[in-house]
Amino acid sequence: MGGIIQATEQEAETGKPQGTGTQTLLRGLALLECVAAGVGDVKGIAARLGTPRSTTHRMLVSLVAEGYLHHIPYKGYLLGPKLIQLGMKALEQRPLVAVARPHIEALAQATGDTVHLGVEDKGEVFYLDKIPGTRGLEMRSRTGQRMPIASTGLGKALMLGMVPARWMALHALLSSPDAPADRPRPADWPQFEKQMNDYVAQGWAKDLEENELGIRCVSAPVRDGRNLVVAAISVASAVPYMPDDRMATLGPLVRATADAISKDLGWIAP
Amino acid sequence: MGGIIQATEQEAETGKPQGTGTQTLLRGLALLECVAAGVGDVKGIAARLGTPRSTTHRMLVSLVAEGYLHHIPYKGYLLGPKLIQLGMKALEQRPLVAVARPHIEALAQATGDTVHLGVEDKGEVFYLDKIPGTRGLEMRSRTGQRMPIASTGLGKALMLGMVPARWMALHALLSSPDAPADRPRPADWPQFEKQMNDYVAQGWAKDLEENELGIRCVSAPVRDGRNLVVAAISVASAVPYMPDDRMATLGPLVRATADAISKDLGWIAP
DNA sequence: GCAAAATGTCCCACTATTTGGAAACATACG
DNA sequence: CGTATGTTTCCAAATAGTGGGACATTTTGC
Repeated sequence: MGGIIQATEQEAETGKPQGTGTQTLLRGLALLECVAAGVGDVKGIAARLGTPRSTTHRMLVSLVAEGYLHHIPYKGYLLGPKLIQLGMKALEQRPLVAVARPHIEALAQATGDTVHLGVEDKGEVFYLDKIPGTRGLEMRSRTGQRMPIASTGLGKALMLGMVPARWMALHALLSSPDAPADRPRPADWPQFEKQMNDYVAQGWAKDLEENELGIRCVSAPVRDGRNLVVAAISVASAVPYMPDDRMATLGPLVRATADAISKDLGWIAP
Repeated sequence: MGGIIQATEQEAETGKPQGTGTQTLLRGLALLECVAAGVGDVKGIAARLGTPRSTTHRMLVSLVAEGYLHHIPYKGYLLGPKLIQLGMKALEQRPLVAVARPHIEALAQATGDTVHLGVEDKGEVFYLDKIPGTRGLEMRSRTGQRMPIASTGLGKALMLGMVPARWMALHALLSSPDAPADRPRPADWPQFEKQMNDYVAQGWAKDLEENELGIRCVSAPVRDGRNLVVAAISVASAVPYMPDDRMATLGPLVRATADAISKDLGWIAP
């Protein structure tokens, strides 16, 4: 074997500096994500993971045996039922979802619009729950999805609990050149900061088509017993349903709902 | 009786006879299920998996780093956001057709009749798949075709998962004057409602030439991980092959097949 | 407040576990 | 009917994982 061995070639892409000590497990998880991304053929998976066919196949068999993957012989691999099961369980386990449910359901009914519940996770907004609106219009958002913080209503509500120093960093993320063009351009920093300060003062935030054209929303932060912002809720709808005066009316209502959830989490109003 | 086979002495418990060759991966997955079961403390997990603290902790760190677990220091571990993400992805990624195929093929072979798979789409039944019967008679139905919900076997199975309020609307569609005359007249509402309630009670539905003269069928709903009706299957044949007593026999069989598909979709029997 | 009990974190020599090349066989596709 | 891709098994080599232990940190019970 006189070849030059390209020992580790996986430090470039996603940046995984952690050389932890559970290679097989990590590879298996990467495999799951690979299938989640739509790569369902052995060859593609092997190529993407950088593992030989033999090794790849061994993991595939194990994952199928455990129900994490679904196998259609000579066709490909798909995410399996066990993942659906665990996903549902994960939602239940999070006390936040269970606690917030009745409140956001009431809010959805009162407003007729789509209501979201989300938390911050790794610098993004993570959608934990969604109650569809009754106006028949469809929203692209989905439970389990991720979105930028600084452009979404939920995200800005989360930012109300952060120090202004982080505002700038999060805002910069969206202004950077690698931000995809399919999203409306964010306001420039001075204006953005001014808006944020207004939101802090009133205790709720707005999203004026900054994440998706045609969609406006009103949001407010949820706090826990330590008075830290742990989540946010938002009411979203199409622009025609969200004129300025309605947003002004909705604001306090959304905030009241968020506060009610907060109280259920042990928060005490100052 | 001679020949008491004590094949393997440890496949009694969880039933994992396969000692495959991916120990670390399997352990990690077992760990996830352990947390899913509500065991969130290191000691408990280690005890349950039979791994030393050191090893357990190493896996926990990796799983947390990858987002499969959520960690609250000195409090415990919960299923993480990645699992929510993958679970949702699994739900949408699953092509019903592929999952249902083997089951409906088996059903077609067992009955000798035409088997259909369909979903609701825009207020109609949309045929996703069809296995032709072996009796030589041709059925007009085709994959990709649309039919009214309230007059087809598939449709009525789909209706088993709807609130009765929608039954009336769907029934009304067929009774309206603009319903073409090439279709048999539907039963009047009180009778229709009574039938539907019977179908709900037994878990499967019938179509007595209501969609096409001379064709009868037996159908049952397919549910997903959230216990929502996402599809339906039906066994259809010409009247001479479908006397009342055979339909009564077929009902439970069709329902069992539908349930088997449901389980593959993550559904758990109540 | 303090001490006991758990948990989080790191180290390292040993070896069981995983690796991956290869080759045979099955199935799909054109 | 041939080629490409997927499925399965084998096995020697060595890498990757193991688990015991020590120590820092935090919670909990008293």
